[in-house]
Amino acid sequence: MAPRVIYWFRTDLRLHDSPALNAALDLKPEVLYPIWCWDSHYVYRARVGVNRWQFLLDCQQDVSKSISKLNKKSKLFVLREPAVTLLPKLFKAWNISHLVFEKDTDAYARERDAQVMELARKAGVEVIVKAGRTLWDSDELVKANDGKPTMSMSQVQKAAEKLGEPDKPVDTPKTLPDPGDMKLDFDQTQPKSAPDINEKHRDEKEGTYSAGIAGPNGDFSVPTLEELGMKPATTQHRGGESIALKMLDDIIANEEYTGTFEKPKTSPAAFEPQATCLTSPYLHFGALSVRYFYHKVQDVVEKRRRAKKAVSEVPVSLKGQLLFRDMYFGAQAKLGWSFGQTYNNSHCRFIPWHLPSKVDVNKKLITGEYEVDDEEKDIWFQRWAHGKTGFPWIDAIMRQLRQEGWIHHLARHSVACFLTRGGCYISWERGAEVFEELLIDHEAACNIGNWQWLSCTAFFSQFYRCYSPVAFGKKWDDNGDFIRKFVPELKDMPKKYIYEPHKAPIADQKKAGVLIKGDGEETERDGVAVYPKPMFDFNTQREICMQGMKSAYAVGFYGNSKAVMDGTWKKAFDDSGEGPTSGEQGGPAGLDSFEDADGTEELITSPPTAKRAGRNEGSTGSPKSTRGHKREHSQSTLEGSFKKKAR
DNA sequence: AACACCGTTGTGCAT
DNA sequence: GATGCACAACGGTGT
Repeated sequence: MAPRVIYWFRTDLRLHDSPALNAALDLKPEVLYPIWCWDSHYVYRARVGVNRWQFLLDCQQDVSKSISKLNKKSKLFVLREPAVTLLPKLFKAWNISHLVFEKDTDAYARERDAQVMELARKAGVEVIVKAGRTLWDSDELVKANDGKPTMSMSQVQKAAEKLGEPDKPVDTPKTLPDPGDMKLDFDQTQPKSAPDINEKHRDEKEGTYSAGIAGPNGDFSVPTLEELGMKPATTQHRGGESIALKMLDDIIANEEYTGTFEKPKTSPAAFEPQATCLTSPYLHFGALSVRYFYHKVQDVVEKRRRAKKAVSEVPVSLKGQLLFRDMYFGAQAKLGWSFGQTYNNSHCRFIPWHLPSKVDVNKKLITGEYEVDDEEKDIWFQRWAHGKTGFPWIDAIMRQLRQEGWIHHLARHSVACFLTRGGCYISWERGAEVFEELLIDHEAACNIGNWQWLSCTAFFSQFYRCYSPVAFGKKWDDNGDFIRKFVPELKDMPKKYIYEPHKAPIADQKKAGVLIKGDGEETERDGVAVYPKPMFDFNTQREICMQGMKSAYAVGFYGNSKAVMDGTWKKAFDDSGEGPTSGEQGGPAGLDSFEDADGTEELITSPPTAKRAGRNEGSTGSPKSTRGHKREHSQSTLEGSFKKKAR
């Protein structure tokens, strides 16, 4: 019998350089079904804001069109049911012989795919999996690194040396087989919708499952944001393989840019156009092949080398950027779920951050909620997340993130340092969650890795190198054009005060049409714009954080240290120091025994779920002020702690 | 074993 | 404006 193949698209929404798709075609199938299984984890459990949804739908639409160009009977058939329940029914209904997909090493995807592979085995369906999401198969990279997670660039380079150059791109298919008939002689299994972590993004009820497996028109079309019950996207960035390939052509055509790219020399304040090439969201959804990108870049670099022209080198070069991506994938591939949290993470330093994750000690996983050890810190967190800290550079970045879904890498550094070790002393896990929700290029491995990097809990440790929310921005954008764009209430503030508007005399404030007062709740008074005062004195907080980091490093716990695992870590920290260091409950080893509210099991076991303990659920609302707060679980004040430490 | 050197992307001041 | 240094000092790697 000629093979009857399901090609399962996931984060590989492209036709070019797809080893997995080509492997499916190499089977010379009688029929090939290009399908997408509508995943409830992505709809309800992962943090996905409107902008990344839009980007995904763009990518799906585009690849569907490209498939139809090769065979007008075919397209991307979107089936509205999760893979684990749907695929076994399809195997039968469509008389499938082979299932083919691209390898995914994300912790969640590994569990899902293991279940799918077991179900395929039981159904007598052969499974073919090909790596194509990274330069090297992440498991092979780990193996070449003595079986250890790749935690530094030098380790990646050494391991890569053993593996040789990444595979050359494979050809784009010129034809595609017909799909078979789309018989659905079975019922849809509707996934559990609660808890719905993305509820705050919805105007209407989520409705992608309610119209049945084939959707409202019965044609397996790509869903819309309206069907998801979501407001329109606010980003101008659009997804799809077609755009990605054109972008890459433009990058490569500029040989000097490609050959001499140095990341630290690109400006985080540049917009329209931004200073870096913005290929990351396309890499995330697989609309752009990373290996194709790599070899295109290397061709240019080699050509320039032969011509004795200047070229940049790893790690600052474009190749270096792609190597970092593989590094984070390698770390995640080895560490699994624990990579995404402090608790039980063998390679993440333990710091007694504020707003630590709650932990289910039985599953050894964070629950998705966090402990509010100090009400003031939760307010700081909300103000940070909504761009109302009173530090214009930080607020401009956070507003660009919320509006456009993409910010420059150094901008990410600046706000991440500010939230964690260089300002608020709040857990990197809180920041990672906000980025997960808002970034169109959110890649779990890279996001988690970079948050650990910036918080000096893994990959990087020089915590005394601290970004200033004033000086760092000024270095790139003395006039504050970036602030004027994204914090428009400050657009007429004199250059002298644009990074520190609270220092502007009232007369200058009035002239600029903005009053600097309050805590971010008030945005206007008597027709005049209001911008908040800084939520703390930066130099004071910086010093508190430095001392906190120094003592936490001296204690030397990691996420899997016994004292962290059993909650006794508090004994090792001074109650007068920074962070939640007293009380019986709370903290990353808060020993929160977590159970599903209704006691039912998820289809996929134990992804960190969607509940959150924070007071401010709204993504667009303004943070609420709580005056006269008190520290709930700690006995000392910030000021007291600072004074004591400073002696 | 002890030590030097390096690490994608700090700040603030002096020269 | 460019460059160099102190700041106070991290872990990994290599000699």
